[in-house]
Amino acid sequence: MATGSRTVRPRSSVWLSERKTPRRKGDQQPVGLDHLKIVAATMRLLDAEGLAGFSMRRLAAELGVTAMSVYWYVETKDHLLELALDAAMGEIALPIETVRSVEAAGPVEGPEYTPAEPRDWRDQLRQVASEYRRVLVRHPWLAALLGEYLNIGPNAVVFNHAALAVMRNSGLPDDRITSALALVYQFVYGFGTIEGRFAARCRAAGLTQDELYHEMMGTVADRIEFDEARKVMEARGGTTVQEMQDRDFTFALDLAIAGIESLKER
Amino acid sequence: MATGSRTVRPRSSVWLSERKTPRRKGDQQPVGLDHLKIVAATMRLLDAEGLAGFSMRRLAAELGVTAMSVYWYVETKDHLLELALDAAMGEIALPIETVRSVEAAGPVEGPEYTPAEPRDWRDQLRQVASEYRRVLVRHPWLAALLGEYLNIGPNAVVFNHAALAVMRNSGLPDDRITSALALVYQFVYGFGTIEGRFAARCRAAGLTQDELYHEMMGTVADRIEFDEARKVMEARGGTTVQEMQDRDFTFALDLAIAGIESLKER
DNA sequence: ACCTGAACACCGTTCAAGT
DNA sequence: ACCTGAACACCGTTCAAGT
Repeated sequence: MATGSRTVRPRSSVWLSERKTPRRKGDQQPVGLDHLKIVAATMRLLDAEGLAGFSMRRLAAELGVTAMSVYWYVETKDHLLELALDAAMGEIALPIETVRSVEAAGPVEGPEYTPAEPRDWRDQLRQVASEYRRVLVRHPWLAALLGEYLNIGPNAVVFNHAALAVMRNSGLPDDRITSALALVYQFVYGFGTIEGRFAARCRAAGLTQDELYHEMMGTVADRIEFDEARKVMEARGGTTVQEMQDRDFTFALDLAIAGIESLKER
Repeated sequence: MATGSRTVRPRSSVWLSERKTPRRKGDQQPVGLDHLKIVAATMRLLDAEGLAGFSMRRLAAELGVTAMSVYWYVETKDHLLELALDAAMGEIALPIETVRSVEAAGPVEGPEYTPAEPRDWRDQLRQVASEYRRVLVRHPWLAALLGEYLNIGPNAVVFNHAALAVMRNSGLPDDRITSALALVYQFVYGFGTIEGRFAARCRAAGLTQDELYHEMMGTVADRIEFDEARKVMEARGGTTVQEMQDRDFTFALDLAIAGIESLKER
């Protein structure tokens, strides 16, 4: 109230604005940069230093170039991060039959397909969910960007389409589909987020997951309120952190699937 | 690789370090600031301007004080945000019997209790979940902070304890509890996150939720791949955005509960 | 067409100094 | 005990200029 208020930046999406660099005419690459190289370096830097450690100036240094060069290819930092976001979404391997109809509408770059193609909707759901989880963990910055931007890039569109296609095979009535999608993918999002953050924390501290886990349990163990919580933590079984996480993830998905199965005949 | 790499800041939690200001001796407030006032102003600013618009300098201006004064009460910006995070967690109203055992261990400031006290675990779960959702939407910055910090403040501890207490009444075996908790609360987290972001976007643009929704559908409607998606979007019913969101949320919770009910007798 | 350098308006935080 | 001012090392981005 006191000082002049700053309006929240409008932040139009990359996907809703003109490409900044017009498509190259011939094959002759000029010398230095290009879109692909910039996005790749961005992702490498994000993986290594995290979102907070990323800056346009750091990126330029990484590319061996002056701070402002990148701006010839990319309008703003936000747009660049949106490109990285969609590139990460492209790493999610999808069952091929779920993306065919989309691909027919135009070529899509990026997504990998798994060799084994499950037919049952439950297995397809498990595949898409665990692929999404895998990518969230591999790129711990992805979750924050998903919360920040619209996520309407080409790869995101393919992903959403695939998720929808799988859920439509569940037998759930149409008016329940969005709910079921929300339950499953918001769960995976949250789960992958904290799993990825924990993994990043371990890398930063130079500890294994199990080491950091026990250390955290130690600093917190003297709090009386955690007695009951610890009982449950211990009951969940698994000797390593990774095993516990896998069990939790798998069974949570089973719960969701069981819920869908039990409510689909109404 | 090129330039000297910056290590990721260690970032110790507020809750794991000494209080910066020793407790006041008598009643005589000095003149200016104090912890409560600072955190309250922080939350007000975060609500109004968003996380990206918040800075220590803005906060100081809001408090009518120089930029560095706040640092006498708070170690870093991170610590301050952690305090705001836990204060927000304290706004989640919990069924009173779920927090009694925690309160016995020591006084807890903040949490409100609802007058109606549901006995059935499903209703308790619905209450805790929708309260969590409500707070996430009211404070759109909360989700980002939950992803950033450890969330082990006193109010967070009470919340986790309550969530656990409710789930233990579900009849699920102990080794499934953490999974079920993850499914439900990660879902609510994700759902509340995007709902809150959408609401904030509306406020920033000066539009109602329905206006912005239709505008977004418009800019995106010309994409061929969205045909199938739109069919499902329309099927979910509800005339307003709020109704659609409420329906989606309610039924997704029903799915989770049905899954728990159906898997608890194994 | 592509890249640079200087400059602007911001950050979080340190540190010596005031009262 | 509390608050200030100047300073440091950073940001994202603009803009005029180079080739």
